[in-house]
Amino acid sequence: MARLPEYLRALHNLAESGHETVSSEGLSAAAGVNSAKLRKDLSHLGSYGTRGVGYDVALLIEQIEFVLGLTQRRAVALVGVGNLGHALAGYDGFASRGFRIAALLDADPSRVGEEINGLVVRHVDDLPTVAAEESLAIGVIATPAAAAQQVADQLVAVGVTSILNFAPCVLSVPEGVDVRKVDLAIELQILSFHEHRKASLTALPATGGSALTALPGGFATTDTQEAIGT
Amino acid sequence: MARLPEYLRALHNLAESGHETVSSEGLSAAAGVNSAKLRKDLSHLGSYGTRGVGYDVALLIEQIEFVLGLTQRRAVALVGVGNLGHALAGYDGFASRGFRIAALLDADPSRVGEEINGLVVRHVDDLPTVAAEESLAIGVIATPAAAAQQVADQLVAVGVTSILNFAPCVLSVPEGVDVRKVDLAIELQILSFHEHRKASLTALPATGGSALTALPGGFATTDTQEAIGT
DNA sequence: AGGCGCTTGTGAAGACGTGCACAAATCGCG
DNA sequence: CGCGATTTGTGCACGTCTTCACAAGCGCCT
Ligand SMILES: NC(=O)c1ccc[n+]([C@@H]2O[C@H](COP(=O)([O-])OP(=O)(O)OC[C@H]3O[C@@H](n4cnc5c(N)ncnc54)[C@H](O)[C@@H]3O)[C@@H](O)[C@H]2O)c1
Ligand SMILES: NC(=O)c1ccc[n+]([C@@H]2O[C@H](COP(=O)([O-])OP(=O)(O)OC[C@H]3O[C@@H](n4cnc5c(N)ncnc54)[C@H](O)[C@@H]3O)[C@@H](O)[C@H]2O)c1
Repeated sequence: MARLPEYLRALHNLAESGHETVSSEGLSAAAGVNSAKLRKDLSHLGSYGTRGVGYDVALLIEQIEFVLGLTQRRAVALVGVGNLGHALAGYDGFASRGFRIAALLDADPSRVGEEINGLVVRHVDDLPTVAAEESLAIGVIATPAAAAQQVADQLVAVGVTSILNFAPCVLSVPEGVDVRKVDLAIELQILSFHEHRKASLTALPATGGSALTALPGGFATTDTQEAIGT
Repeated sequence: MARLPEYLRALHNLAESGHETVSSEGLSAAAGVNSAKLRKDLSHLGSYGTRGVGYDVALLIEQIEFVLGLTQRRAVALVGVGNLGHALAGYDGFASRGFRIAALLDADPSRVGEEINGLVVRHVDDLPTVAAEESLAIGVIATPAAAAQQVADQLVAVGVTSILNFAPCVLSVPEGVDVRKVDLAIELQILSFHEHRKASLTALPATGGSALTALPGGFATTDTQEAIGT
């Protein structure tokens, strides 16, 4: 499930604050999900809690990390060291969550040789050499959309089977290669949609509402996080 | 639906390349989804295509932009001008997709006053003043996780009802406020999970496989993009 | 004008995810 | 040792999303 990483983060927080066991209720609150859902997820992965007590935090962390394949630290290749690439290269949140940036690559000759966070930017054509040095598990694409497909092909060619794509475009890859996309503009547009919906709901009941303004309204967006708290 | 922005991007690409009409088949390929799903989505929003021909690209763009509430350019406040915040502030992809970064805010006095992309960084405590100057629609949080909740509260206090959160933590907000989260580490962990699954699938059939290695495998991750093309 | 090919819109079936509610299990305490 | 409090694991029902398949509609060509 896609919620496992969320649980993992919550568990790490709990472990740091000294908890040894957690109830499904407590953990679900920390992760922002329904407690029944969490129990089903956890049971689904075969993990055992003890009834009347809860889950052993350390054991559960170990279990989830195993299922996520985080027992080995995976090597990440970052292609496109521009605006966004710089921020990613300097981010310490990857190292602390089981990943290691193994290489920075760019096509711009003026960027090659630059050192960021102790890593030297290499030319993207050196990718085969880099891949030979160590086994790359994941490729991150932070190039303009126009170059993304070509970079993806290069990554696949050297044996990368998982790609995280920041460029706003659809990549076509052979079967067996997984692609996940992060598009900030899409996130903003979804929020914009909610704004628009909220505005219509408060405005319409007063006015009659034109035919055009009468949008269905009953739309479902894959909610990342719904309203919680008071 | 959360797919509308994806359609919109594909439509803009098609419009630039001179197409006047698109079939559901063509558009679905460009957006990377099933054609039946696309037709249902489009019909769901009341938009009319003409049978035997397809959809009018310009009209459809207009329709979707209306539903998403992009007819008005929305003002975005970016809080936390650090590593990631810099990249976001310098990104031109927001402006071209209907958004306008209206303010850059940070708590660090040494950052206040800095100019990025023609915008001056202001102190986060000036938020009420900024909100008074122009109506903020969306707040983006790019601060460390420890500060995120406090910033969210400040944003809500000045009337922001949509928040995009980059900090790896769960925000608690009053009802009526929408929160979307982007967590890169989670994306990487999901890819890691797929790597692990793929590795198990190719290794297991040969060896007997220990009890621990026998993970269910039939997991479902909310697929951003599945394998397409040959 | 009529037929033919193409494309949309949608009904229905199936898969899937979600949440309730409760039985089974475990611990602590008298 | 037994009982109650507590918490897990799960059967079940419900709503949603997905996909197939096909009828209805439109334009074009003859
Ligand atoms: N900056 C942001 O905040 C932001 C936000 C969302 C999405 N994005 C997307 O991320 C991508 C990168 O954005 P950016 O702002 O960093 O752009 P950028 O122009 O600053 O950086 C792009 C980098 O990619 C390199 N590059 C170009 N072609 C290449 C190739 N074939 N192989 C290797 N490297 C190549 C360039 O030399 C450059 O260094 C874009 O697709 C953008 O739409 C950026
Ligand atoms: N850099 C990345 O690539 C990246 C990737 C994924 C997630 N993130 C997350 O994004 C967030 C920011 O990352 P970063 O690398 O830019 O960190 P950073 O430390 O470089 O920047 C954080 C900024 O927030 C400011 N800040 C701190 N407290 C504040 C407050 N109360 N109000 C306003 N501003 C405040 C700081 O002054 C600083 O400028 C973090 O939560 C991080 O986990 C970053």
